[in-house]
Amino acid sequence: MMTATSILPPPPCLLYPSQPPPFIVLLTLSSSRSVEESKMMDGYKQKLRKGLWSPEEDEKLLKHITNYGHGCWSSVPRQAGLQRCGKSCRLRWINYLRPDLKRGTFSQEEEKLVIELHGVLGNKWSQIASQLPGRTDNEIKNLWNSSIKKKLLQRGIDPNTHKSLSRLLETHDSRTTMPNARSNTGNLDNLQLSVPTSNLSSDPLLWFNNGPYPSSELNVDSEFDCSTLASVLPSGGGSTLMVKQSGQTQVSGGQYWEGGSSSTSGTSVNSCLFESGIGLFPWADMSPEEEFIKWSEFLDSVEAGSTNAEGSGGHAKVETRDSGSCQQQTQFPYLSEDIYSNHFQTQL
DNA sequence: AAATTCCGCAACCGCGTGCAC
DNA sequence: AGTGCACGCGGTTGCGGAATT
Repeated sequence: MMTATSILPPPPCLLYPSQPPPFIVLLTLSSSRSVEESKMMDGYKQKLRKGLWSPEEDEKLLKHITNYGHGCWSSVPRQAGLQRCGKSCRLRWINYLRPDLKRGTFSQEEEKLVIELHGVLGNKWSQIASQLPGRTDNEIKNLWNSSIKKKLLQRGIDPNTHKSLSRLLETHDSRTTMPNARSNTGNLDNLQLSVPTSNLSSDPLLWFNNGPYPSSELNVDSEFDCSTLASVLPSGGGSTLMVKQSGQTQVSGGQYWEGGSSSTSGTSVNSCLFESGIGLFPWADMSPEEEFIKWSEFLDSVEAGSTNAEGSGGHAKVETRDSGSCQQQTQFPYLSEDIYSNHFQTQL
């Protein structure tokens, strides 16, 4: 006789605690029911279990559905001899007992797909799950809330909109002007600094999050417009920031960021400027460089396959100039939600 | 080693939708 | 058209192990 536990992967210890908590709910039926109706129920008062499922319950449910299918979920618990509500049985089947479930940790590819699909579909977990065989909406939702969300935030990406946050600075003063997340136009005209630029470190790397950074200085997100960066850079002393945007070199010397040309869709010109090149944003256990390589492989492939030159993005690169020489450190396509949005809209 | 905090995950809850009557 | 029921979905909760203090 096949049991639930014999055909399933070893369950997390969470699932079957040594002392399953038999949280019993006393369901009192409405007094307006007729006696006949009441008799049709299994007793006038029915005890319904809640909480974690025991192996025995799993086995009963699995056996019942294997033999008869689930049919009407509300009748499943009675037919299967379970003291659960139909809803609970349905959930248990969908999220755990279904034989086609993959389980286990999500692969990089799966995570990537979830992010991309979320960018298109939003919190439509069931629709996202339908694109990932063997994964449930609950599983994906949990992954999103516990892991992916944080990773995106670390990278300065708003997990809700998939656009750059670029909220500028937090100061000690709660009166600080806090612009909302920048729209995806790269326009930071309305941003204002409430800290005198003279207070800023001459090292712009210290301004960005994932500290340690001087708390009195800027705490901004990874995506940050070059022009704004230039405008707030302390002048004089040591290196000078050179902003090269849309092919226009302005200054030379010091550190030098270059933004590739933007798409007509308004994708942020300077996305990723501070991601890969500087490497402040770790992704799981993988180094930013490693992660970026994988991430960019997908974007590259999409970009290459795109027949639409507009919106296909460009490249951003981080270079350092040292004593007149110009060394390119990194070159990478900037992250564009437009790319994968377009891609998946055509796929779906 | 004990206490506390953090975090992942399974399960519950409430709401919206579709359908039958 | 109104009502009730079943189902499915997304948000939230709470448990328990892991990590930290």
